[in-house]
Parts: sequence; C-alpha cells; structure tokens
Amino acid sequence: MESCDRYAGLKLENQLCFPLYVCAKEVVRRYRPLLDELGITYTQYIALMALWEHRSLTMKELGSMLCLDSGTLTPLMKKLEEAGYVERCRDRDDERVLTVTVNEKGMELREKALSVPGEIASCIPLPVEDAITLARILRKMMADLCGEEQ
Amino acid sequence: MESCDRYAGLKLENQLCFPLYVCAKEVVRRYRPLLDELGITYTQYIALMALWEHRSLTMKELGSMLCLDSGTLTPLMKKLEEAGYVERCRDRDDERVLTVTVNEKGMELREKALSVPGEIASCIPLPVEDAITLARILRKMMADLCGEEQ
DNA sequence: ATCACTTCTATTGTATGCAATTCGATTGTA
DNA sequence: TACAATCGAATTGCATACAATAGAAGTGAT
Repeated sequence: MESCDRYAGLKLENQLCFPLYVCAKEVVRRYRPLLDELGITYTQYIALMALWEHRSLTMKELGSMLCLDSGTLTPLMKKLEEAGYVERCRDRDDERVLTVTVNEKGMELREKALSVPGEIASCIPLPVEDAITLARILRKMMADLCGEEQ
Repeated sequence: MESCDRYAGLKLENQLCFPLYVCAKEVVRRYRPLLDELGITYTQYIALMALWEHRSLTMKELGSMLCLDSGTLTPLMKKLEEAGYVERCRDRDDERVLTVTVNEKGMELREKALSVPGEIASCIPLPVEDAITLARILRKMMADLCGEEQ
C-alpha cells in the first residue's frame, strides 16, 4: 500500500501544505472580481470585516486577529485611510498605540459587501458536509498555529 | 442556534476562506527556517519537487502543476538558474516553448531536502485522522478550483 | 529620577502572486 | 502562401507578506 520510494515525502502529490497553499490562493482569486466592484482587495476586506464588527481596533489587535504583521498592516491601513473608509489616530494615553476606526463611509461599504459571502459560496464547489469538516479542522489548526506565540 | 444577525455572513469567525488563508500562510512560514538552510524559498521548493520527480518540464507544464502563472514562474526559474540548480532552454521544434531541467547540483539538493517533510509534520500539530480528512477535502477542492479552466 | 528593557508601530529589503499586455513563434484556413 | 488567430513566455504594474531593523514611547527596578 505504502510507497517504498525513498523520495515519497518529497512528491507534490503527497504534500498536505501544497493543496492548502493552492486552495487558499485560488479562493482569494475568486474574491477578486467581487471585491473589485467594491474597490477593495481581499486583505482590506478581512481587515474591514474585523472593523465592521468592532468599530475600533488598535494595530496590535488587528494584527493579532488577522495574523498579519506591521509590515503588511501599516501600508494597508494607510490605503484604507486614503480611500476614506477609516481614521487612524494615536492614543492619548499611550502614543505608541495607533487606533483604527471605521467611519460612516466605511460602514456604508458593509452594505455593499452583504452579497459577497453568498456569491463566494456559490462559486466554490464544496459539499456542505465537507465545508463543515474543513471549517472545524482549519479553525483548530489556525488556533494552534497562531495562538502559540502569544 | 443560527445567528439572525443580518451581517453574520460578514463576520470573520463565520468565514471559511479566512482560516484557509491564515493556515496556508502560517504553514509556509514554518517551512522558511528549514528551507533557508537549503537556500531556497517555498515556491522554489514546490517547483523543485515537481522537477525532482520529472527531471524536465516546460514552463506551461510547471505552471499547470503548481497553479502559478508566467508572471510568477518566469522570475522564479531565472533565480533557480542563477543559483545553478536548473537549466532553461528553448525547444528546437517550437521556439515558444521553454523547457526547464534540473541538473546535478539541483538533484543533490534533493538529498538535503529529505528531512524537510518530517520536520514540518512534527511542528504542525494535527491529529493523523484530521490530516487525512484535510488532505482528502483539499485535494478534491484543488482539482475543482484549478481543473475547470483547462 | 535614571537607565536598561520592553512595547508598539513604521521602514526597508526581498520574494511572491496575478491581471493585463506584449511579443515572437506557430497554426489553421482560404 | 498570405494572414488572422492562437499560443507560450516574458514584462509591467500593483498589492501583498514577512524578516529584520529602527525608533519613539512607556515601564520597572534601584
């Protein structure tokens, strides 16, 4: 049953990470045309999801929730600010801390985004049962991979 | 049981793509220190896996196997050539086609990479059963997402 | 209060990724 | 055989990602 090939572990077809890597890229690619209509990218979309729910978050909180470091997050938030969706301002009590807040225009974008989850679901062919299993495993995995460093 | 929140579909915690995206990034990040020792990146690693197995592949074949387009693949292969692991040459019969071939030095790298899969497995906390289920679902999903365009 | 230490964000440098376009080579067809 | 259409890579432009570093702002122990 098992391959006795010395190099079996180095075959693409035996990798777990490779399909993970490909699926993630491909799914994000499916978002692109939908988010183009809103004028945002996928990374901006997930950042906005966090902000839509919490209204106001520090860079550190955002980084922790999205698993992104400041090298990615800083320019990302500057762009959302330029686009007029958020405001960035330093904390009075602690000048190191930068708090990002969604404004009215940012909250309006949420309405336009309402149809996105459904459209994505319909163009990703995955049986409901598999989707549930996948979500369970990935969420646990994400917690293990991201939680340990905090 | 179900949330009646109008915006439930736009919550991070209800996304399937988000943990997929995060897990893919985090797992690739786990590869980095291991591949640093070999002097290659993750994308170069998967390209080499394909080449280690097939010795010689055209850019089109590589792009199809790895789900990467020429904008990513062309500079990637040039770097592997500069590093001395592969040779790139145009097809005699069809000058449009560029064939990439691993050379001796490239094949030697395979030996050094033998320990990588095991080391990755040991630092990704996932029960065997979940790993098997995850692999099954992701492989099917990858086929659906990447196959339809060909 | 001082100074080493920690924290939080920003910056720099490198490597992807992909859409859109270009360009030379090949093919199919009248 | 012209020639439009197609094909396979390469190029361009933009947006991530992250490691490493910097730098300004707090903290804590003495």
